[in-house]
Amino acid sequence: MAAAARVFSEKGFGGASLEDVANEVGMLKGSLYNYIKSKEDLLFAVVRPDADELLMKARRLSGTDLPASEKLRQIARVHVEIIDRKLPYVSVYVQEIAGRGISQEWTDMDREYMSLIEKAFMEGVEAGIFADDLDVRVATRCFIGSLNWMTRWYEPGDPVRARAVADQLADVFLAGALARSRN
Amino acid sequence: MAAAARVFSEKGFGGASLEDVANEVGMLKGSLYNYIKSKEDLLFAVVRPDADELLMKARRLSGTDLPASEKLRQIARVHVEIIDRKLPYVSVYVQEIAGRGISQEWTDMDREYMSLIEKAFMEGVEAGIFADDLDVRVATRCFIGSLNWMTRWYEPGDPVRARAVADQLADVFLAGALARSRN
Amino acid sequence: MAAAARVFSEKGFGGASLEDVANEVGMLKGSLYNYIKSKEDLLFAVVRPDADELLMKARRLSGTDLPASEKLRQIARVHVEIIDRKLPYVSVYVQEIAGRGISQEWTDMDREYMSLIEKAFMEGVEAGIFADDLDVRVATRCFIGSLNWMTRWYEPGDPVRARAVADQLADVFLAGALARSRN
Amino acid sequence: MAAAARVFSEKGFGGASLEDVANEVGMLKGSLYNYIKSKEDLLFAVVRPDADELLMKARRLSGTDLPASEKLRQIARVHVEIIDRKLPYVSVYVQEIAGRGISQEWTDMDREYMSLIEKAFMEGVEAGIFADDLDVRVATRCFIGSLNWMTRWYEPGDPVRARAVADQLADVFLAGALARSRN
DNA sequence: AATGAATGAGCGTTCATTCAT
DNA sequence: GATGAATGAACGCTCATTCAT
Repeated sequence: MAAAARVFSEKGFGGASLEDVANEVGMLKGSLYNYIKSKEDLLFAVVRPDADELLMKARRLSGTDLPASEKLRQIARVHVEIIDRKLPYVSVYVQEIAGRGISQEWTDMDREYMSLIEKAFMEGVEAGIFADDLDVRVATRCFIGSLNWMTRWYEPGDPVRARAVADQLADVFLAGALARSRN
Repeated sequence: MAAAARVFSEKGFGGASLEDVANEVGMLKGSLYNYIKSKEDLLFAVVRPDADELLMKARRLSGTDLPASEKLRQIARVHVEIIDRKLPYVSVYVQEIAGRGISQEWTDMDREYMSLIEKAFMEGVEAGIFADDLDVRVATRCFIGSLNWMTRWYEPGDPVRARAVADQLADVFLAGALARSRN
Repeated sequence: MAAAARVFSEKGFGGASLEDVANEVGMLKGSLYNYIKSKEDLLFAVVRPDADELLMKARRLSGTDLPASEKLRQIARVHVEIIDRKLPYVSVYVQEIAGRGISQEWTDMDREYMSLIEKAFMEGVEAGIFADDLDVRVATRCFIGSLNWMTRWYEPGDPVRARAVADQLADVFLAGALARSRN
Repeated sequence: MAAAARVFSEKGFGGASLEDVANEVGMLKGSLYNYIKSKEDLLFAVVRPDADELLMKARRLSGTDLPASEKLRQIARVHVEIIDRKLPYVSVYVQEIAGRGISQEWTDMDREYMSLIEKAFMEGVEAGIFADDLDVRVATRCFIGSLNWMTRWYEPGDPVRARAVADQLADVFLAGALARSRN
């Protein structure tokens, strides 16, 4: 599983051969079929647990009565924390599955995750703590894009930094770059 | 070229065969070799002009003495405008080249574009118009991630909307979601 | 085509590899795909023309107003003549397709051929020239079985002998082994 | 054994995997090797007992002083009876072994069975009860072909019908289809 | 006697690439 | 400039067989 995640994230799902995966674990490609039913199967098996975990945590946060800004911050933390811990897995998800209409099931997961974030943005607007001319759809997609893009630059293995990055990301989306006139 | 962009963006570079491309343009795959030297060649040819254009426009804007916030807004506009006009090409770039270390040349382009944006953020901080605790590296990468992620959700063909989306994106990154206390 | 017929008839369709076929014609197995779409495709292409020919000739004979015994004799001649001329092709048909429910189309062909022969037997019974206690279904199937079994013992390449064998086969089915009391 | 017969007769020897066989009997393919030495071994084991039985019974009948026509009738009965009782086994024999030169041993069995029948035909001719222009070789092969072809159409499990079919088959080969002028 | 895991060879198929015409 | 045919390597997958447990 970990080998597959590594190989898929390096070469892409299409570009990686099962022989590559098998070599990583020191067996022949045919032997993999004692564990998987097909290459696609392996892809889904690699990617599903963390996708499930993230969605579940986001659901839980969404159900909370935290203020919108706090919800978004926490979601960012959770998301980055998974990236930090399981980067190859998440990379594979982002590159091979997210936003591609692979199957109804995956499309539904994608959409639900997005709509949880969108709801947080909307709650913020409705509560008056977010600007009322905020374009919620665009903000949501940029928020997610920023998180997913981390798979292309974040260097994992440092939970403290993960937390810091998540907070900075949240700061940008909440307060923006401009200096606040505090008076 | 356009055919290749379409095919590569739909099926991915690895997943598309030269026969697919040839079919799109009504010839046999062998005949493509009258125009290209290799499949990889074709990939670069598809992607280069718009990458060049975007980089050049960003360079020009960066050299301006516009305020940092305006530079970022304009870069966003230019970037989104190209996405709107050439989505398949940009998609291929984002999925197959950006942030993968394909070659020194492409890595350099990537890096330069990123550093132009990072410079704008830094100028803003130095000029005091951006918050002085802004994490410039993170902000830059999120900015770019948000733009690149648009290739996964933006529906092209509407320059007016492209402009609007770019502005909303810039608004988020500049002012954030929180309502400003205007006084 | 001829190479495939030879190889399939020697090793069986399942036991033969496309590499075997390719070797017979001096190319690599991949090159076969310039001519066929799949291995199954090749099987059908090998087998169809003669199957069609035999069915058409049988239809024509069936439509005639020859006496039943003559119809059967002529069908036997036509059938054996094709075996003599195209043994490998017919062998493949008999071993891989006949009576196996490969597809509706082939099942229909099989059934039609059989029913043409059955009809001849029935005509003979109705006309009173065949014994009225003849079991038409069994006779038909034995007739066809005898012809198809020839693919396992007949040595082709001698049209004169083919004709003789067909006549002897017809004699057996018409007059049987017993000596007629000629009076 | 029965499982193997079923599987081989359904999918063919080449098309069936040992895993198919193992599944039928509720174990894993590896475990089969506690009972067999190889896949081919299994094939022979499946097929041998009934082949032996049929040959032995045919030998015994051949040694009798029954008239030729009665010998043939009895052989047909025995043959069809085995088909009725053990269709999958016989199917495998007919499709995978009969008339293919698998090994000397099997070829010998085939040949002996055929020559027993041929001898009966010859006896009939010599005794003057069969037509003296009967082509014994062809008649023999058609007789066997008719019997073997039954594996493709006969529906087993009804000994009474088996007996009837055998008799009808014998009637065809002895008396033919033509109505006898009884006088 | 059975399991689960591994092997190694082979197969059907795809595809980038070449090249004579 | 295009075609059609060929190549050679790779790939996903299957399977008979082996073997330690």
